[in-house]
Amino acid sequence: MLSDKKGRKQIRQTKLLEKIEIEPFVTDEELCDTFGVSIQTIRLDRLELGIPELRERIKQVAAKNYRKVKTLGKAEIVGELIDINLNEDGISILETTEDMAFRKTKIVRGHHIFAMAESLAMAVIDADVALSGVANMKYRVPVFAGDKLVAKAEVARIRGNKYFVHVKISVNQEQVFRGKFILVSIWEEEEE
Amino acid sequence: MLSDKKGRKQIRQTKLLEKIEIEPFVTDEELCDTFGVSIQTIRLDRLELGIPELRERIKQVAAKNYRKVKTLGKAEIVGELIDINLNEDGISILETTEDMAFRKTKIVRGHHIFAMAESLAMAVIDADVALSGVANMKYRVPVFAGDKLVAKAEVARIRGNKYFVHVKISVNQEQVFRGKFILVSIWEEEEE
DNA sequence: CTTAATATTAGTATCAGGTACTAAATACTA
DNA sequence: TAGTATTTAGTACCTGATACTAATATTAAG
Repeated sequence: MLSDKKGRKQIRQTKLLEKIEIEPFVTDEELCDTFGVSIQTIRLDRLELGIPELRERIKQVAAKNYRKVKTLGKAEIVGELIDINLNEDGISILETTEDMAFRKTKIVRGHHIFAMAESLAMAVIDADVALSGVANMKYRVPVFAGDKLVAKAEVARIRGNKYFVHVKISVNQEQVFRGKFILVSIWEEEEE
Repeated sequence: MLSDKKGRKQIRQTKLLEKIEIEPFVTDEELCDTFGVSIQTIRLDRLELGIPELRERIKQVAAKNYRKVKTLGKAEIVGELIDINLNEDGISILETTEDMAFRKTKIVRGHHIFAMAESLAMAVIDADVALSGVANMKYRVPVFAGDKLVAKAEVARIRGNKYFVHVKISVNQEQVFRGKFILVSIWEEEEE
């Protein structure tokens, strides 16, 4: 039959997939050493399995993370700002994805929700630089990967360079988070 | 003199640096088009400027972010666990870096601190999967890039599958954060 | 204007890490 | 033992380079 004794080809290819999965920066030459076969065999295997060549793999890793880092770098705002009235209120949305969540439970890690709230709070403040001084907050129910979060921020009070901002996040009208952020704008001696 | 009229070589090389900085995935061939010179000139320029070849650049981007993503992927625990007594208490440390902070102020973004606290709280619980149900917390003073954070977690109470964990984070004995985490272990019907 | 220095272009050989293809040797299996 | 599957071998070719040599432009100075 086909894989009655699960020929070593099958075994090798399975291992090959794993190997390249966890260590994508490996040449065919190195692979043919570790598997004790000729380089042609490795190449046939890659061909059959549809695994691209080393350089292509490197490129993919680079490209993927180049994007990721870019969006992470400008993660001055987490989520998408859809409405804002400076010093008054603002709304942002965030489509949660699998990689924000625990693999097993698909529950979104809390700090993503926190980051969304924090950054929206900062965005509504009409000051170039603000910092979260004190926050007092509640998590309600867990958020699952794929949930679309809607955050609403309201500036409750402004006292000197202190801003009191309330943020509520909900999924389908159901509140999953609320918090009060106290932000401090800092333009004390830092001229510019 | 040397750069009296700032020869076009200088200009080209300056632009070349910028170009490759913002768009590292570009071949010499494309470059010689955009600059209207021969490919050899581009290569001489790269040689003089110490810019590595395309593949090397791709590799660097890939490698850098591969590390980053890996540590981000297994960010099930943020910081380094240095002591733990399951269901009792635990200590972790985290060396903050520039890329956790706002560029201008060097103030560490709140969600990193939150993530550290959250993950330590989870780590001290002797259950495979826990989730933050409700948290009530205070930020004290800002944390600056380079500060070494020490987080201490204590399990205050266990009631059924609910765990009440207090986490305090400090820099040089000075408390910068405290929070109470309510974690829920979920082994309802998910066997294994 | 001529000459020397500088900048640019051309061309060749070589490399890594492959693809694509053909052909031969080995192993397995019915 | 024939027939098929698997593995090796070998060649030509590809891209995006390096390393090197040599020729040609361009520019500046005497």
